Amino acid sequence: MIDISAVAKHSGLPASTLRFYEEKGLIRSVGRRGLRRLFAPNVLERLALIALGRSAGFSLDEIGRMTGTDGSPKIDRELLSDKADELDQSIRKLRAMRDGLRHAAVCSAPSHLECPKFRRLMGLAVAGAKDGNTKRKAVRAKRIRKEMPARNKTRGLKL
Amino acid sequence: MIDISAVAKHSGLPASTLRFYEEKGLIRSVGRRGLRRLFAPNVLERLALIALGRSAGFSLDEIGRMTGTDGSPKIDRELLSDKADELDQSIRKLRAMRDGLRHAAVCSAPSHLECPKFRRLMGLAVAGAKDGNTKRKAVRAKRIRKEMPARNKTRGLKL
DNA sequence: CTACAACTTCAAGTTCACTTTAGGTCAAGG
DNA sequence: CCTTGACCTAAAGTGAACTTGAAGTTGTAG
Repeated sequence: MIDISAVAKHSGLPASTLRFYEEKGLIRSVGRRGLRRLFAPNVLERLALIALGRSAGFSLDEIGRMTGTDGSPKIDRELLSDKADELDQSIRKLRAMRDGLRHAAVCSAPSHLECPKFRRLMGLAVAGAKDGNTKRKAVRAKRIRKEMPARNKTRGLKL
Repeated sequence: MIDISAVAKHSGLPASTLRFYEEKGLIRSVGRRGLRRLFAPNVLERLALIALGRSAGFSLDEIGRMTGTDGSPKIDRELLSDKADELDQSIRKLRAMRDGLRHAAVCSAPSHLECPKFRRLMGLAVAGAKDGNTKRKAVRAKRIRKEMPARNKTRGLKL
């Protein structure tokens, strides 16, 4: 039984976020000492699971749906492999983007849009968004505390 | 010189988004016929570039900073490789997540949190968020029009 | 026992990336 | 010439994920 500040300390998350997560049903406090929440130590694992899901692009709601309040992924197996497939797509696009950036960092074409290599990389990345609208993906750089939020949503380009 | 509806049609983006992008300085219309915007056909390439950036997790502001209004990545090379490195991190995490999901889809441990394989995968994904707060990443599933937005931000778990 | 730092709740505020709405303009077809 | 539908602008609204603020409570160090 640890209190919110200990959870905050160990997880790196501000207490406000922990309260927010509890309100959303993502974590649970197992009791109170006075007004103060008490958490079971395993909340840290649950938070790690949440962080993992978030970092893979799941929304808090999706994570909530996928994992019981208890903490165990009680997930629909089909949903799981669908998500895995989506991640595969995402990984492909990320790789194309990464290669594109690495190339852009060394290639000195007047406009990268005219560089055939860049264009090919771009095409690669866009492929997969083909036909339907699809996935989205994001990376945020480190901020020294006081970071600002960021958002994303991608409509697939029909191109 | 194509009008906004043609751009919308070819890009798959709603006109409102195109106006919004123009307002943000991400694209430019090259003139007007009456009130109506006219775009150069190459705006489609620019939109593809924007889509690519978004799908790799850059915010519109970052994309704006990275690419001139003209359309050519006029980017600081150091920033570029930093971003590429971040993408590498992201890819690693995505892969771990994907493997975790694939495993979870077949493994029938009572709780995945108790499955050593899952825990190892989880550890992998969390590693890299180590030490500092770090990146963020996201994937969105296809929606049949009327899709709802989704957002992400990940504070690294200190674990 | 009292002060007070640390917790609590609830409401409102913030950012991002758009979308929606209200009210107006105008080029083209009949 | 007149209607009309596609376009325009400006402002407000939306959803996700938090954060901040105000005002109240309380475990604990002194």
